[in-house]
Amino acid sequence: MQPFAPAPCSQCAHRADSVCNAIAPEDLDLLARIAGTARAGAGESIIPEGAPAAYFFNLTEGHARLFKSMPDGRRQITGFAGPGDFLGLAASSRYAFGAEAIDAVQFCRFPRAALETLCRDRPALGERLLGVAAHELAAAQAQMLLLGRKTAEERIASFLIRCANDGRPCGHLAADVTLAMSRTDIADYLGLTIETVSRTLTKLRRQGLIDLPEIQRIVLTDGPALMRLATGRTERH
Amino acid sequence: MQPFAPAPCSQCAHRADSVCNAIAPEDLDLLARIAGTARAGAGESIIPEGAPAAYFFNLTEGHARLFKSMPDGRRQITGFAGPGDFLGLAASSRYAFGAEAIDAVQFCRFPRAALETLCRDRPALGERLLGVAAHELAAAQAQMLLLGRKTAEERIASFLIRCANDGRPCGHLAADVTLAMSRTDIADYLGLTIETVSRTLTKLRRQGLIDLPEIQRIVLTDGPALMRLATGRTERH
DNA sequence: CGGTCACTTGATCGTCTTCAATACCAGTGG
DNA sequence: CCACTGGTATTGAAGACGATCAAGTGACCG
Repeated sequence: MQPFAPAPCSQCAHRADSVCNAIAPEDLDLLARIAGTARAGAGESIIPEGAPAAYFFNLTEGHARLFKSMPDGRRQITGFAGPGDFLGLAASSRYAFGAEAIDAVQFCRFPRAALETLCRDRPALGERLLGVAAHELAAAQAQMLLLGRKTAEERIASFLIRCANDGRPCGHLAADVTLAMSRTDIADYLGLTIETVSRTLTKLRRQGLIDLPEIQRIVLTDGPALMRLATGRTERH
Repeated sequence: MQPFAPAPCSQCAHRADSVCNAIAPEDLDLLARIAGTARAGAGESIIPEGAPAAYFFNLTEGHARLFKSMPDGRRQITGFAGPGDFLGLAASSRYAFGAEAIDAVQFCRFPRAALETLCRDRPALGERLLGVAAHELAAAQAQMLLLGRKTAEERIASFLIRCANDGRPCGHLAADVTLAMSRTDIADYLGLTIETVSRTLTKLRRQGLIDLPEIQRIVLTDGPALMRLATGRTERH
């Protein structure tokens, strides 16, 4: 991970997508004054699991995985982050999770105390953060339903729908999905093994619901059927 | 569910435990002005799943389960709430979950818009809500690890530890736990069936880790061993 | 080419589920 | 007092889904 440099908030391409849009353009220097930017290469750690929670982070380029792990190596990925995503809410004195770069990432960080102070001056920022937290909580609950009650097929379908719906209004699916993460990451996100992920993908391909032209690309040939699978509106076995 | 009555915030016994403690005593009438209280009997719905999210809630007596469900009846309990717990954060325009009373409950509710306005005037309240959200997010991530990666035995152990640690400083376990919820609720919380919950409890009893003197009461005879199981520090099978 | 790495496919195994029977308890009425 | 009922929990036997173990494929790269 490279050392932190001053953040050029006023030139940030992802300001519109991120929590920073709660700050008026003329106040951006307040933000830039407390922010720093850095980069990390694929596989590098951004937040070590259980580290003292001194900063919030904002991803500006690339993708990251958030995870919790167990002493014997079992790992659960709790979410993925892309450009514009805010990290670090799920923390008290220490981060309840870890974060690693999936590909080359760029991000900025804010000292927690400084950002909390800024929230007092700019209430819109606090409201924005609460909105982000509410959104993440709802996503976490959906993921709990997936992990606790859905079959492998339903998990994969849910995952694909989620990817295809990313950054679009609800229900408007992309025709195809380019995955940033490996099969191992998908497995650890869905509570499965890589073998089951692989097998289930080929099963869906044989059923004509998807196509796998390249290893990182998935074409949704039958979005509605996938959606039915994902929500459990299909008879099981 | 009984109709809503005015809230006597200044006499509330659970104010100290709840988000309402962010409001100074002399400003409590601001809170009382927007709040209403109601009761619900065991099994009754407090928040219908997917209903328009017009209110926040605060439980003052009894216990509730929060859940998400699927069209064929599969259900995942995402959490339990007790006196002092705040409900309704995981919502945008509609609640992402439902809430039902486990036993007789009493609660108050606040119109979202009014509470958001109050947050502007009293920044401490907004900070408190963000803190609650952060705490719930961390709990949700821990639950994802449980649901995605832990064995039945580890799930039950984690659950018992969680119950015994409820409302205490981390690591200080109660010697015994009185469960408010049924085996079905436990199963739906842990992503198991009632049969597996029952079998695993008797297994832990035979191993000498717990005792089951009454159906709703569990004595932790070997807390440290349970803790090792819960965190995965025990060799599997 | 030989090597590695990620993914896929196959065969077998085990954990948890499913289906079914039984136990237990509180409430009701004979 | 005891039989009957309904709900909840426990226990048993059989089965299925996904995990594990193992081999094979293909891409990339030195």
